[in-house]
Amino acid sequence: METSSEHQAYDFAYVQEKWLPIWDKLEPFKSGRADDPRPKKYVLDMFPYPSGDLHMGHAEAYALGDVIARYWIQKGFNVMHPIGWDAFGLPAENAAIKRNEDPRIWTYENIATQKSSMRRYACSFDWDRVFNTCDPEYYKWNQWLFTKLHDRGLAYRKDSAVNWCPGCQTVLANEQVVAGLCERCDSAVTKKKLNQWYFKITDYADRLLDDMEQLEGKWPEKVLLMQRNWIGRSQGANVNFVIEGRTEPVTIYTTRPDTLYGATFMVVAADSALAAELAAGSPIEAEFNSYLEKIKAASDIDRLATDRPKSGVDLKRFAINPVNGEKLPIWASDYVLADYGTGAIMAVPAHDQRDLDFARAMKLPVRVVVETGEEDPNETGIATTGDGKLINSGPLNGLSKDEAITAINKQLEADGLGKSARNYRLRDWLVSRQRYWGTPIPIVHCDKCGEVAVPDSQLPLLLPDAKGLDLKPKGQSPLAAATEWVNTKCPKCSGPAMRDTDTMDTFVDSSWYYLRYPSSTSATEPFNREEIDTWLPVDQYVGGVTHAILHLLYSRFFTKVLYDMKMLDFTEPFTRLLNQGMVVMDGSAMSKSRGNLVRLSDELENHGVDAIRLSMVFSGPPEDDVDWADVSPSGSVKFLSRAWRLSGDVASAPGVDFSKGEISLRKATHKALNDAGFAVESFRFNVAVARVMELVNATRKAIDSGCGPADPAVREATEAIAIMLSLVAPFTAEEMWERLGHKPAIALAGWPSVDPALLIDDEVEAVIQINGKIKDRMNVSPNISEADFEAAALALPSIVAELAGAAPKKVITRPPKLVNIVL
RNA sequence: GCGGGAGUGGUGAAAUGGCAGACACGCAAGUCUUAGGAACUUGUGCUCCGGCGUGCGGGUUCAAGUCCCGCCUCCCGCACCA
Repeated sequence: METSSEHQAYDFAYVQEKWLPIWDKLEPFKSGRADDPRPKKYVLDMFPYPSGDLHMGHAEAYALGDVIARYWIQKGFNVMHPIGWDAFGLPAENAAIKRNEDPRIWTYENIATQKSSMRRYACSFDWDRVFNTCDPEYYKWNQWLFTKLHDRGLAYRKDSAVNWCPGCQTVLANEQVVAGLCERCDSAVTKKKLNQWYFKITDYADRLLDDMEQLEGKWPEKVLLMQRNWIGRSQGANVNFVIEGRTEPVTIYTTRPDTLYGATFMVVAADSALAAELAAGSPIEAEFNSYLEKIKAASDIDRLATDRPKSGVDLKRFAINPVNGEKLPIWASDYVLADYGTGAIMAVPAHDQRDLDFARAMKLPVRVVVETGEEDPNETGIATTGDGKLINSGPLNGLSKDEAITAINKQLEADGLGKSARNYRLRDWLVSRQRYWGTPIPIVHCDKCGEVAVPDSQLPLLLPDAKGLDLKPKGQSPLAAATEWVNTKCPKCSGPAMRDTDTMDTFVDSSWYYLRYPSSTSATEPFNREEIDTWLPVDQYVGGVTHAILHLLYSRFFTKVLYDMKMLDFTEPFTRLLNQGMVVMDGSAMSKSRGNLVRLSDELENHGVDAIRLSMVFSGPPEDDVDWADVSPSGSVKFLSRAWRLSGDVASAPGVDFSKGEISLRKATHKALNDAGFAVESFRFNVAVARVMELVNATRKAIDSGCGPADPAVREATEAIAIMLSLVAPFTAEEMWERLGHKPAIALAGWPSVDPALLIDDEVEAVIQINGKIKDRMNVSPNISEADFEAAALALPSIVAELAGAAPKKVITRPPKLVNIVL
């Protein structure tokens, strides 16, 4: 057999083939051995969807996650770094339809492909913990959790106008509608009235907001902000308006109860039940109906168009303003949303731009009630929303906005006409889907007993065989055609009953998967409490920002529900979060149609695993996109081979006493270890790599033209390089480690401890400034006193000459780095 | 429209308020080579060689890429949320 020393040049393909089987045997990344004394850490990468082989995006994400996991392993932690597959979902189903086969085949084939690619990519995964969400052993617990949510009233059905994707022929959650388009297929989303399953995430709105305090500084600020905006809490008041000819008053929601006296009309959402009721039997009913038809036909995209003219129908009905008895005309319009607040508003055109636009379009009166010092909205067409003094407002006159809000809320409450209220932008999570490849909803519909949850003993409720079912999207779940499966007995009364035919949104699967890894094979519970208590919450989560709302919000929700069920004792699942950027090509996302697709397998073939990983990590900060057109994988190969060559040049024996080594290289080594460690901990991986490169350069110089290859400092430096490189380039590092006379696996070698004495320089170059401009430099001791430092600076000939006898006004000294002489 | 982020060499990027451009890519010259898409060395912001330089204009400070105010441009999120 050929040994590595016979290789004169760095041969990445040979090295890759050599080490993989050895690592398989050593299993350096097995976590959770009973006798493991190391402190624990849970590092988690978002699990992949098995849509074909791994691509460049995976290569980046998993390279970054691996740096973190391997760093903490080197730092002496027992790191659990698991992986699995998010395997239910539409792509598999669409592929199955195209190929006319069971989605299971496509899915499990792709999982096998990705698995073998991941092994080759040498991530530090613990392979004993793998599971796929489409395994019955997993989705059994989806169903179990669904029934628990159902018991608690957190899973419920309701009729509602839902987001409908005409392409996928299924409903979508609010979070899956991106700018009016389906997140999956980009079809324009329309509305459809349907009876669907929801999770009551709105019950948790306040906690989802308030608990973010725990995440401050640990999650990207951007993600926290997006979640805050998505939940969109607003503080205001509900006010009751009596409607002429209607017994029940109508409640409206407003954030500006202080402007109540400025209301000049009322608007109800055109697609609300109230609007239909108010229009019924009146002369304008036909006009109203045709208006309703028109807005129903409009897709979300049309609604998104900015400065779209306001439209509406005068219902010829009147509401009475509770504070002054004024008669306000009631209009129906689509600029008021049926499912926010109460679906009805009081319009205060002077102080709300939308109301003003509507008032001007419909020639309705505008009355200023807050004097803001700005121009009259009647003239300018610009509503004044700022603070000011209340006018035309009876008892509120003279108050400021905040004072008026307090006063009017108090008054309304005392009179029984209203009270302060909160509203949220967040809607309940629509979880049912009319598609095949997902978790069947474990509910049986019985004429006698109603909705009955499938009992635990009957779980998992297996997805019926795809054979014989037409999976083509048609607006109804394909499961409905599996008559033998659908027709069942009621678990309660044993009478004839029908199964629910919808499947769950796949985001249900990913909302709790991180809890499953510590006990991934348990057949008796979704997760083991003892294991959860040891490993959770996740110390470090790594994944794309695309999940800023969807997956991360849902996971936080699930965690809180499980906390309330006393199954967990923490309320936030992910302690720290890192969002990596995307891999793009020539400035835009890679796609086949664009013709800028870079195949990961080609890149790995041409440059090797380590060079691709290194290129991903070194290209810039992890949050930024990597433009593959800008990176140089061949540059990475070159660097790795330079590092590799050092290991062949070291002429001292393993175990040599480093303390006898040449001091300046020793200092460079310890500084590199210190700085690279700090950089990794602050997610500046590119900087960490730069520090290693510097050390490689310094070591090369030491060998060629310095202390020579036999000096212990050269071995110390090269070993440090190998260990630091092991985070990014595991194959090269392992090969170096062997050539240095050590046994595998370098992944467990341990981060060398940094000697603080070696971090102090003998001499530092200080800059001398006059009025902030650099005039000279001098070498000083790092612990020079302020007085000596100033004296030395003022004694420099160039400074003496420059000053020409003038007395400095002030001298700022920052020993040992800088003196600034102010004249 | 609202909210947020970012603008630094030819390129990717560094820089606890304290030497702007670390580390690379690219490019150029050289050494060694039969050869080089190898290795090594050197150079590489601009410059009229005094300086000038971090999108533009102001400000705070002994000192600003960094902090504050106002613009411009680009990117992201939300989008009639009353």
